[in-house]
Amino acid sequence: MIKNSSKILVVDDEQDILELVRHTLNKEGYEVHIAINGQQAVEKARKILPDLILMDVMMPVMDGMEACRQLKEDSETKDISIIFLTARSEEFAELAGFEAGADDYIAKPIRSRVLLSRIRAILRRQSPIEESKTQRIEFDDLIIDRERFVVEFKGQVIQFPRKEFELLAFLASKPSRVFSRDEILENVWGNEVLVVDRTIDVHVRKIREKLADNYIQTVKGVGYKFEH
Amino acid sequence: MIKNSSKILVVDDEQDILELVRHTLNKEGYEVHIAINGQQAVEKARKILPDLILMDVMMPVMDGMEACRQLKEDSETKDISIIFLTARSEEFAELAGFEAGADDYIAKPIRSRVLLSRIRAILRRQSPIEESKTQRIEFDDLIIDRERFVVEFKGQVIQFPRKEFELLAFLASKPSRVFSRDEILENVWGNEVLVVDRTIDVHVRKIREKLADNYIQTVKGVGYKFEH
DNA sequence: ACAGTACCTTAACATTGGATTAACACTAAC
DNA sequence: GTTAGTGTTAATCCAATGTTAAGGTACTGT
Repeated sequence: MIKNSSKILVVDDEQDILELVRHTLNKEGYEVHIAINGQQAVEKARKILPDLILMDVMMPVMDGMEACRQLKEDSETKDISIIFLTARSEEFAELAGFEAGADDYIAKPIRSRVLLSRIRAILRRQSPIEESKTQRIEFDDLIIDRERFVVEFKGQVIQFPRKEFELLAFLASKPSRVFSRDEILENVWGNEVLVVDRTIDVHVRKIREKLADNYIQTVKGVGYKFEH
Repeated sequence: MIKNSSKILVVDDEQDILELVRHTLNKEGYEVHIAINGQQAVEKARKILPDLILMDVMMPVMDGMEACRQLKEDSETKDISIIFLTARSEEFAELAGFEAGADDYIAKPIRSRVLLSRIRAILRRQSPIEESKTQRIEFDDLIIDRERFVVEFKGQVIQFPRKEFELLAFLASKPSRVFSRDEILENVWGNEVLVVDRTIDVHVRKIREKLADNYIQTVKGVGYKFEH
């Protein structure tokens, strides 16, 4: 399982539900934040800017519907997807919820399967990440093909392990530009980096081996760059 | 937001539903037109020639079923896809709806995610790009025959269970292209995915068994791909 | 309705290969 | 010669995948 690291804000006044949902989501690798009423939800949402909000409709202080409206009015938070948690009977809430701008609802009692499936669907829809990355980077003797996840070097198709592939693709995305090891870690490994930067050197070594020492150059004391 | 610009005609006699659907579709960039009964629906459909019609079954003046029949009789409008909106209990309506020529139906209460996903599916199906759902995919030693629902491997006809068949057909529809488990789930299992992604691995195992380990390759940490 | 069967899904355990680290070698600059 | 930075190798670890088997569900035919 690839680290999710999506931030989810869970809002409910019942401790039991909060714990159940928090546990379920944590196990899947999501970063979970909680709030116990609508007012707190709006505040936290503004601060942490979650990717998704799971919110009970019925709550003290400020109910979910009102919180939803406020979030949809604020340009900072208006694009955050909101899923309502509703008791079965509150069909009215479903309709009103959509008018308030909710993206989906889940009927209680909550079953973790359904919960996760809906969450995945929503997050998948809102992050077409892979499409923004170029599918194909081409040079004279080198083609980096994201779609097929292979590298062609002098006409030879070579399978690359994931990290090596992503490292090469990252460097090649800006030829001649030097990247420090920190930049590389942040972009290829992600934010929650737990690796020593010398790891990069080992990967570079393996890439060079596959590409006959072409393309990746060392800039001593600074980092690495891709030259063609 | 990407402009869809597909024209959709929404037909319902309840103001609430009309507003809900209109709002949801507008947000996605569709061009929405409305009608409040079957008769109006037929008139508007002839005038604006929408790409898709969403229509309630139960309506005054002319119900959805009858409107559907009339539209299917007119050569100008007969190719327009129609999705019925039905109350949960009206299972009869579902059946009769298909006979009248509907392409799909959505049970009320309507959830925006389901609504959008069905709409996308229908529109995708009618755009010529999706002609890739070929009836027959052929390689040297492998033929995947959608019509007969069998696979020929080295001249041998092999019966495939549905899921295995669809998984193989999906991967083979874009040879060499790597698909993540999420992509596979979304395309082979459908949008309301309720299965663990490891299920895919088991099916892959069985396909490999039938095809002597050819064709399906693992790309560790990424997904699977079909190679011939 | 019933049994029988094939299929789908899941969980558990086995296996593998990529990722990571540490240790040592090398090089250039001072 | 010393030092800082990088190259290289090999051992280890672990997450991802392979594999099997069991349970449940949906068909099928009677």
